[in-house]
Amino acid sequence: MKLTFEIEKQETNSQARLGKIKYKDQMYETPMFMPVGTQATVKTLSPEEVKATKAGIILANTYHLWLRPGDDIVKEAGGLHKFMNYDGPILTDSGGFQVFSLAKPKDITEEGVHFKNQYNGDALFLTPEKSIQIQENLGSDIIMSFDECPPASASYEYLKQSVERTLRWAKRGKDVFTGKNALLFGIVQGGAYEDLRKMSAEALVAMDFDGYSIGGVANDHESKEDMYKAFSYSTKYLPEEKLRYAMGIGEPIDLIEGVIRGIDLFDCVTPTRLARHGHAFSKHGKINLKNAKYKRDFTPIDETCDCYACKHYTKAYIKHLINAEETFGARLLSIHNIRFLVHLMEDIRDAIRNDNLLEFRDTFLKEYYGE
RNA sequence: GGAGGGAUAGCGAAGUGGUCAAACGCGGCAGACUGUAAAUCUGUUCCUUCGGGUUCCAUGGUUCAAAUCCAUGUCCCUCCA
Repeated sequence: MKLTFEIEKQETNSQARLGKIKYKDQMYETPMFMPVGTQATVKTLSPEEVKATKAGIILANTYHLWLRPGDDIVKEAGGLHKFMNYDGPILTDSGGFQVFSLAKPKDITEEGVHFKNQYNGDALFLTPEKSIQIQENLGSDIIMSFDECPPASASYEYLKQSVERTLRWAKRGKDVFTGKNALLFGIVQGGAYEDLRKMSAEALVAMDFDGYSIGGVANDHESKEDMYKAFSYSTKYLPEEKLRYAMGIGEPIDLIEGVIRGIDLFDCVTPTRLARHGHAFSKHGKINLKNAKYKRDFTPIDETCDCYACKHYTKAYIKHLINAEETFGARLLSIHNIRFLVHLMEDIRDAIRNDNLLEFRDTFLKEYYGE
């Protein structure tokens, strides 16, 4: 029932690894990109459409589902898989990101985090224990420890005390985790500071989690250099045989650089959010279909893309749908954008097989960013 | 035939003597978006050689000053016959 992970190959020129996740009778390859379905749905898409992009694991969110409809209701429904009709693996975020996006510094205490229910104003209190229990109620396959996700550019002093508290939270969460049907991941924090990432990673490894996440990245317009340092300084102190997951990473080049630094899993709202905002990934960079120049462009977003949107529809048509605020436009672009990132991961895996990931990166940079 | 009301930038709509090139909304054009408070948010939208120039149905007038007041005309709406 529990998902398992196995490394198949280590790339010779980088930290990149090729791996296999087994789940029920299904097999998924890593490195992998995971689409986000915060509210138990990948926005605008049916589970069949998500699967057609060849995405494997999807995300859902503890905080959002706790508030609505309530983890008790999801549990009563038979768990998230049954509730949302998705039989692939589901990873749940712990609500840690909401500590970053919703809570104010004064709301964060040693015991847990105070939130205000966005729907009815009620006072809410989320703790490390509560987060794990909610995720178990949801029936998640990969559970995240409850962490504080501080801005990447927070001061060293702040990051240090935050990392230490997040470690205490990780321990508390692990203590109540039943370990029955899911994996539990610890989350490495510490900004771009090697000593903090090291402390965080080593302490988590000592607690022996099933996998390790890298958090606190790409959340404060920090430099790419800092982001990649956070990757390197984290994976450097993590065990080879366990899954490593960079939370919230979805910019194409960041996926490649992450894999190069030994990361296996990535998730991001980018493909679906950009889709709803009218943007599409393409071989030659991101394009904005709202732009007037696509009004009479009767070619697909990408001639070589095998997704449903590219096989059947033109830029002009999708542009029309986006301009007319027809939901089908957002749906087609979500399908395309997810497929684009999933396909990028397929190419990355091929490059690892051929031991030429670094060349692949350089070629990609030229084609996508024109660098 | 009579009595009222109205005409403002691409559209809708504020403004009723100076601080008005004219609020706001829509539409248009562009930008942002990385563990989703995001189908959201931001900028821009008369012309310009950035000095300025030409606007608020039209024409004439009052005034130092008019989108705003007066006269006439044109068109639109409502009511009465």
